[in-house]
Amino acid sequence: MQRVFADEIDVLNAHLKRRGLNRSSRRDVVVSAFLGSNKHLSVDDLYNLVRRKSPGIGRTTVYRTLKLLESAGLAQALVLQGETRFERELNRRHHDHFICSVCGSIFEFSSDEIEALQEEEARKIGFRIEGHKHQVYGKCAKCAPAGSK
Amino acid sequence: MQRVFADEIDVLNAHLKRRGLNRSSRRDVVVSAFLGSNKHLSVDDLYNLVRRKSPGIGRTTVYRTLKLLESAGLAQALVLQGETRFERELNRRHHDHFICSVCGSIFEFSSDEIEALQEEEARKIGFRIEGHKHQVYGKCAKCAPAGSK
DNA sequence: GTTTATGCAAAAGTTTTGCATCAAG
DNA sequence: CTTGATGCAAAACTTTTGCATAAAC
Repeated sequence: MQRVFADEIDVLNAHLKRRGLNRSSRRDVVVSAFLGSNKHLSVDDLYNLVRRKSPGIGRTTVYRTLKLLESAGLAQALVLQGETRFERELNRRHHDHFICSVCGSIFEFSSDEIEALQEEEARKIGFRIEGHKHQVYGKCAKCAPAGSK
Repeated sequence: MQRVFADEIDVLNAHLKRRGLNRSSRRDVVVSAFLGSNKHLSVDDLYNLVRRKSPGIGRTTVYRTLKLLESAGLAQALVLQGETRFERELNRRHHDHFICSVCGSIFEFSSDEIEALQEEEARKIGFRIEGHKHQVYGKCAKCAPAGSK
């Protein structure tokens, strides 16, 4: 696997060792394809990517590998407009998403102030935050009719 | 139907009229059960509620009625921990959710400051916001081990 | 009476699982 | 060798749809 994702590979290997699991050539292909794409991939997106490299791989392996990546903290599942998609998780600044309801484009944003306010709200009720998913729907600059309010 | 939900009923009736649809006794039962519960209901929760009132109602009608309520702006679907749930939407201040990963409890919160910051981020990229879903996962006061950091 | 609403069963879509086989250590 | 990984097919779930019948207007 590419050295580019050294951090991720280390985390994954540690996770595998901890659980007594092995690496395998096919698993590596799925992992590389996932890490190498910085997009928000559906299972089928990833399946198609992976098949270009290694046509024998089954959908099941893609599902299983994504579960593995999730449990290792390397992938996060999002449900965007009814469709499950996965994005990279490790070492990424926490971020939220703008999703265009017309063209489906996804834009990421992050705001420390929003995070802080959220923490404050949590403190009020004694809630301990572990993660969050924040999706904003609307129209992107390209799809919003110009001049309309 | 109960007069308590007069606003909602008006909106629903207008929506039905606009689309040339009718009311029906069974539809009314589903709508009342939904409006009368301020919880975040799964399809099955609502189905079970409704069956207590009117055992002949099928799951299909519950699905169809929820779609109808969504399109009328009376219900909103959320995916919480992989499960689709519906909550009331009309005349409700916009709010977000804390979800306890242990007991599943849902706590609502809202913050004008967060909304404003979000608007600001959107403005930066010319995004026009139409709605958002903001879910915060973690442990509620009851489930978080006391004293732990 | 005509059109819409409904229940049932079947279909469609997505994700998981059982199992025999292959690969990894 | 022993255990884990994989593909396939089947199962499990969730949601939608076709169709004949009942209810609304």
